[in-house]
Amino acid sequence: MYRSHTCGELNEQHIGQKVRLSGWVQKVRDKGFVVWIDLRDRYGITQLVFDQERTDEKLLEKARQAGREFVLQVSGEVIERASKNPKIPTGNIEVLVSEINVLNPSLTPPFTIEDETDGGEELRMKYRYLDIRRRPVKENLIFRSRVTMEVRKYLSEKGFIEVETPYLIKSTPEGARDFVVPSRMNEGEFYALPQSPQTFKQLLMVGGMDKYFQIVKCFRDEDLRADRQPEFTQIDCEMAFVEQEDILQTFGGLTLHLLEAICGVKVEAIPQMTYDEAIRRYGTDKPDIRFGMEFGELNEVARQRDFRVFNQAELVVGIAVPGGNTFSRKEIDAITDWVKRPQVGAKGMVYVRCNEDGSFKSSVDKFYPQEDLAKWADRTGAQKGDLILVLSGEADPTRTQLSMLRMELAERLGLRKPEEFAPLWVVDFPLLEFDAETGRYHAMHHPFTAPKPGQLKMLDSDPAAVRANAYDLVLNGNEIGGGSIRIHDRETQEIMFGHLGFSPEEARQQFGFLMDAFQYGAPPHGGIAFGLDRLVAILGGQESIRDFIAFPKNNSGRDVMIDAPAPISQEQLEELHLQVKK
RNA sequence: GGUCUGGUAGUUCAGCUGGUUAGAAUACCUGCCUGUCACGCAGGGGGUCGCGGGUUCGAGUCCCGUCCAGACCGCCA
Repeated sequence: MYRSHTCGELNEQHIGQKVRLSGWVQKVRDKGFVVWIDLRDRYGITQLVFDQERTDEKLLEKARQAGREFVLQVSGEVIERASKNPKIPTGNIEVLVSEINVLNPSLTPPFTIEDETDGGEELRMKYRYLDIRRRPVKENLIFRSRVTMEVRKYLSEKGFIEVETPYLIKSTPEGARDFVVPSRMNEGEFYALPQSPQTFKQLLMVGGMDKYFQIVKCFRDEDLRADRQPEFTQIDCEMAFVEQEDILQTFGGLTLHLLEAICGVKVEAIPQMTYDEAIRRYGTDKPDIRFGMEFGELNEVARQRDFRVFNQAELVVGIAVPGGNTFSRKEIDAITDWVKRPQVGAKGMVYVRCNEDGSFKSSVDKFYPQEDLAKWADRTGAQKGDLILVLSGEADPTRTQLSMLRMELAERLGLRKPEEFAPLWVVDFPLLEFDAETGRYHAMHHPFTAPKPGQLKMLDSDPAAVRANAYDLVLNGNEIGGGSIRIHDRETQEIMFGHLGFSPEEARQQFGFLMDAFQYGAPPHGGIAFGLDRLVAILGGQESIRDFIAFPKNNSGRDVMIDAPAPISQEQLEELHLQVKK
């Protein structure tokens, strides 16, 4: 028996008991007459004690020689501490050791295994197995497990079946680049790893599975970002015989359940907002509605004077920064510089100070009298003491820029409180999106998304105006899930592919299996997929998704621990009928 | 594919307009210490300044190239 208890559970009630513990050496404190060892495992830390009076000389010497991260097994008696440590749950007791067994020594670890480590990102990734011993990383993985457990519990109770779909599938040119796997048995042919199990879950609906979910890895061979991994996990869901409202109810319910069960936050209901409204009020399709600062459009009240910048702009739009009048001129200049950075891309910024006496002081006083500025304040909802910031230009980019500014200021003002949660359904997304590069429309969600009833004909006349039965679930300004009601008949699917620039042959070759299936009694269906990595990070109130993945990849898609990817042998290449270009 | 930032002790970093023997903290090792828990005190070891080339009497420092890492843009239906 390696242990009778864990290192996190002993307390006053165990005093006098003989116990056996196993764990890692967090710290040896050698005070000469007495030696303490902090022994750590997944559950906590227990202090071991050895001293000249009560401990055998040989045993004391052995304790002195234990180094950081040695794996020890000890037996001894739980005793009350002479001086207690209120900071840890086991702080009232210690174990007077009578037997020590070094199960495995350790090299000195390259960084400290503590809550606040001295190790940099790269080093921690290279020795991720040591990083995982640290409490913050460990807690994150445990947190993730709790979330997936709750998801499985909730969906299972609602009658969902978890079905595994294949990882070796077929490459399709739509969307992201595929990771590709050469087939040894089929010369010159390749599998692709799924970007999502989309078509399979639809086929499960045709197969009558009715309510499906899967917690599943998905793969995309695109360049990475801090919050983007080449392999990531989705909670993939699909239901048959449902309308959009059924899906929103079911998975809104899942979200509310997670918020309560995991975060202890009770949210009554999830509001809905159309895509158009989200863009108009917040400049983005994933607004953070935990705080206000809604957009006020100023076209009618800002384009009647001699200020050419506004007069020539397609859109003049502003936000009121609560309490922003306290910003110094220097701070406002810094904000102006911020919006002019290439990442934001605004040309300039106009500000209006709303003074406590009801007067206004703006950077465009030369052009606008007080009564004009009062109208701006009215449109943006600015109160006395606020600061109105105004951007202008082409409508879409200007909204995006102001949205970025809104988020940045909210961050600076501490309005994005991590313990607060505000979910939101954004609905009625456009079906298609114009791609200026190819001069073509492509599916905003994916090509299997159904247009709003009765709008199929509009694809010919006004494709950009067609709305889809597509929806996103937004949490605190992050898209955590998205889905749609699907097309379930062959004819509509063929029309869609046609509008997306597929020839009938291409459509048949790539998705013939799906359109065939639609001819055999496909039920109406729809679904949603949640990005689990991000969802877990947000529920945990943290920014980085990497900290919630046990073994993440770095910026260049490398696993620096196992050093992958790596070349393969000539023999392997030949078996796969491959040749690597030098 | 592009832009920017960084690479100096095991680790995290400092090192100014080029100038003698490259520092700090922490980690590590040795000794001391009668209740520590970020223990304390004294001492010690530890460096191809990412790599290659150039400028210079002299390069951690300036220039060019290259590799690696990070952030962002493109990309991510």
